[in-house]
Amino acid sequence: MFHMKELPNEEDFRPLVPEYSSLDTSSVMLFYLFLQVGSDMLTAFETYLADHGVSQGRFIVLLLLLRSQVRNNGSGLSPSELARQAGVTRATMTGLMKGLQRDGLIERLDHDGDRRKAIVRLTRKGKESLNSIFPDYYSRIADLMNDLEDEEREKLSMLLHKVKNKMYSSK
Amino acid sequence: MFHMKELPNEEDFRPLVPEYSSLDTSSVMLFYLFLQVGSDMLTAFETYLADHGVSQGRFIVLLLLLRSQVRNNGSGLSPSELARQAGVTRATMTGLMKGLQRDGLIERLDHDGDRRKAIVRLTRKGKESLNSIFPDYYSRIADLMNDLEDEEREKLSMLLHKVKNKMYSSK
DNA sequence: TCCATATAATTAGGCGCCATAATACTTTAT
DNA sequence: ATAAAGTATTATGGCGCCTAATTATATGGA
Repeated sequence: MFHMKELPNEEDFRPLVPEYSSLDTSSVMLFYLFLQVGSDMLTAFETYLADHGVSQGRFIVLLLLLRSQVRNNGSGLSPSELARQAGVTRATMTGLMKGLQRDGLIERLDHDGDRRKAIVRLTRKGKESLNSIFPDYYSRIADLMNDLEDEEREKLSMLLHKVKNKMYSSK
Repeated sequence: MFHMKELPNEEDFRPLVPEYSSLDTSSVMLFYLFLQVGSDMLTAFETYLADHGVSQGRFIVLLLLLRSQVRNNGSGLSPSELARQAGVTRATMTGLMKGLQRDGLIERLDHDGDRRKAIVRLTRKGKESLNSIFPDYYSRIADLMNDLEDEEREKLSMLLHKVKNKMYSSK
């Protein structure tokens, strides 16, 4: 998590410019601004989710399960696939699921054809939990973006994709 | 930390739209895209920093100390002030400093006029550590933003500020 | 002058997230 | 039939963050 109450300004970088030829002040300021806004957004929503009894990690698992169930009529996902989609190791996913299962938000079934696998699904309680979160969650997001015109949203989306593509190509 | 390998698309939201009147698909997609790019950026730089032996949290402390020393000629900051600027509790800052001091990157002095306070400063080793990180760090950031024209950077900065302002005003 | 209050720093204890390594089991491919 | 690959779990540990309690110091009135 990135946090820095007051971002550095042009002057803060001035003494460093002669020292570091790779330092491009406008890039760095944009970078920090980006991280700051992203982090603050994340923190705000983490807090909101915590009030509803779920962490970010758990919430993402619930979202992935909901999507899977909406997409292909309730088939569910394996822990392995969940781990892949959530970008964590399987061991980490085991831990997340333990908590979700303890709280009754998900259920685990045996996979029919492959006995190595499990199938994870939202329980009724899990769906209800999402149902209780969503209205306000969506409304907060809508509020957040409310000041952006349609074309500004498209522009922002385009710029974000540009940075995203750069990231994946250069690593 | 937010992670979701494949972001939801328009279709994933379609079944939810009738159910949630507050759901504005374009807002939510933008929101997720934002968080995804921000998180991936953060993760990439966290990994880079870890290779240099510092965590994000520690790096920020080092940055804050450097800035303070450049700004007012080496006076240093109190742990309390560092905590405020870094947006963590004092207890958390104590922990961060314990590690930084163990590794010899910072030093703690007694405050002259107020014996409750300490003064934290970068050591030579701490400065050297930043020196070893910066060239490549700055160059990565410059690379990342390299595909953006000057006016695109300004536009992005403006849009980020718009979201940022919205965040602070509505909470 | 002394007390209440505020501030500074730390410690103790805990939670969440995440990782690696080791283990056990099942499936698959040759 | 056996080796290789995949699935899931446990054990262990690190990091960052929190709250609550403790200790020390400073300060502003009554």
